[in-house]
Amino acid sequence: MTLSFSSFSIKDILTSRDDQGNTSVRSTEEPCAPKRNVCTGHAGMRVTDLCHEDAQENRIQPERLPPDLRLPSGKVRSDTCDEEATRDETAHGKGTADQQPPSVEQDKWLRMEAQAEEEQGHHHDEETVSCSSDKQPSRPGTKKRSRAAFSHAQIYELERRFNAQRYLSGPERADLAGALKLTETQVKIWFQNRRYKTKRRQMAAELATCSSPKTVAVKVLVRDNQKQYYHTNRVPIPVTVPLYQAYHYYPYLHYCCQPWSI
DNA sequence: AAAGTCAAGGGGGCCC
DNA sequence: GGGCCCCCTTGACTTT
Repeated sequence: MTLSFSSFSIKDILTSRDDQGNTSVRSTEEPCAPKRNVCTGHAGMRVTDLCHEDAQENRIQPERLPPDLRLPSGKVRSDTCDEEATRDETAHGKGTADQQPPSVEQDKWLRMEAQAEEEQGHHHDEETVSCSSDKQPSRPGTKKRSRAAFSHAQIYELERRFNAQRYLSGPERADLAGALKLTETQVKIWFQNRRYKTKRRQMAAELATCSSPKTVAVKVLVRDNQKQYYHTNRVPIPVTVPLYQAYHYYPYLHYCCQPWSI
C-alpha cells in the first residue's frame, strides 16, 4: 500500500534538465495561443518562486489528500511543492531550484501516480478526491455541495502550466484535462480562480505600498484668507483620499491605476 | 470559534 | 446564442 518512487523522485525531476535549463513548453502552445493571452510579469516566474510565494496557500493538507499521498503519521509525502523546493535548496544549494522540471519527466511522474492509484484500487471517476459528499451520508432533501480536492500531482502540473501561460486555448485545455484526468471545466475554473487569486494578491501588495504615506512638495497660496493648494505644475490638488480608500469607493479603480499603466 | 483556503456557482460583459 | 472571461460569493473544509 505504499508508493515507491525509488526509481524516480522529485529530485530526479528537478536535477535532470536540458543544458540551457530551458523549460520545455509544448510546441502546440504558441500557435494556439488565444488572443487574450496576456503576458504579465508572472510569465517567467519560476516554479520555485511560486512554491515560495504560494507556500502558504499550496501547503498540503493531509486530510484532504488521498490516503496514498499521506504518511502514516498523518504527514504528507515529502514530494510537496514547498518541501521539495526546500529540499532542493539544501541538497543542491540555492540557484539550482529555478529550473522547471521537464514536462516529459512530469508526465512520467503523473502517469506513475495514476498507475499507482489504479494498482491500489483507487477507482475514482476522476483523480480528484471528493471531500464531503461521499464520506457523509447526505440527508434526504438537503443536497450537499461537494468540493473536489485536486491531488498534489494535479496541482503541481496546473501550477507549472499556469507559470508558462496564464490562458489556455481549447485544445490546450482539453489536452491538460486529459493528462490530469480532470474535466475541461475543472481546468478552466482552476485557471480562472488562479488568475483572480494572483490579481487579488497583486492588488493587496499594491495597497500595502500605497498605504505608506508619501510626502509631496506643494505650494501654499493664500488668497482671501483661504489656502489654495497647488502642485508645482499648478494642478489643483483635490481633497486627498488615500488610494486604498479610493479603492473602497471606486472598486474598479485598479483598472486605471495599475502600476504598469502609469 | 474565527479566520483562511479553495473548487464551484452564478451574474454580467465581451466577442464571434 | 454559445463560449469565455472577470468578479464576487458560497459552502465545505482546514488551520490557528
